[in-house]
Amino acid sequence: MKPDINYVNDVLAKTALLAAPLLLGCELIRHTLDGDIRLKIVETEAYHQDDPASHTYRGLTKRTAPMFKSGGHLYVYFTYGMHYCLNIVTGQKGIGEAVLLRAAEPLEGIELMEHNRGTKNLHQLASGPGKLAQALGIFNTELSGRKLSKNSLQLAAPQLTIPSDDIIASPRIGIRHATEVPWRFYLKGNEFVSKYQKTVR
DNA sequence: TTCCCGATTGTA
DNA sequence: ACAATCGGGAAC
Repeated sequence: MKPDINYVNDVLAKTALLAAPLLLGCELIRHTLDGDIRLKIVETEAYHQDDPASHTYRGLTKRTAPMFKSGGHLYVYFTYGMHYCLNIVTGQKGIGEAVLLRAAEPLEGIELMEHNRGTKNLHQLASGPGKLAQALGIFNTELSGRKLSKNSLQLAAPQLTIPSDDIIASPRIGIRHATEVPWRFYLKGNEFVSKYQKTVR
């Protein structure tokens, strides 16, 4: 059964905490000159402005301004001196929250993603936030602050409804604060979910 | 203007 | 277990 056509808009209007599990199963589509890239989101994390682990915890800055935009905008940040991470902003304008896309299952444009990633290992193409952005060909913060669109990145509703039993909530990865709250969501048993990282110093 | 460190990844 | 690598942002 095909989900409602307004699924995506409805999800993006919600708070990050509510939207994060609902983005699982949604498809990311990027049109490039060499063809389309399409992936299914399998792992997400929610960040909001009263959250010590969030970039917006200490208020609006030039970098995090996109997170304060309305749902449907993009937030891309650069981290560890070498990786880009892609977020989808949710909720209303003025509230700094977003959903980090942590992992996705390659569906289309595999060769393009292999080229972007420099590996042919299917399970390594987008099984982590840095990898996911790289697979999509995101090598700078150009998309940060832009809206989802055909020219940037598109988001489509799940092909099939995701049973709520298939969604697992767990602590977020790689953060130092608020390590206990289960705001990471992933599809149970999915092979393209990121490998759990070791403890943070 | 300095300095610490991160919503990570790949390699040893 | 650890290096790579650099910009954001708090502190000085």
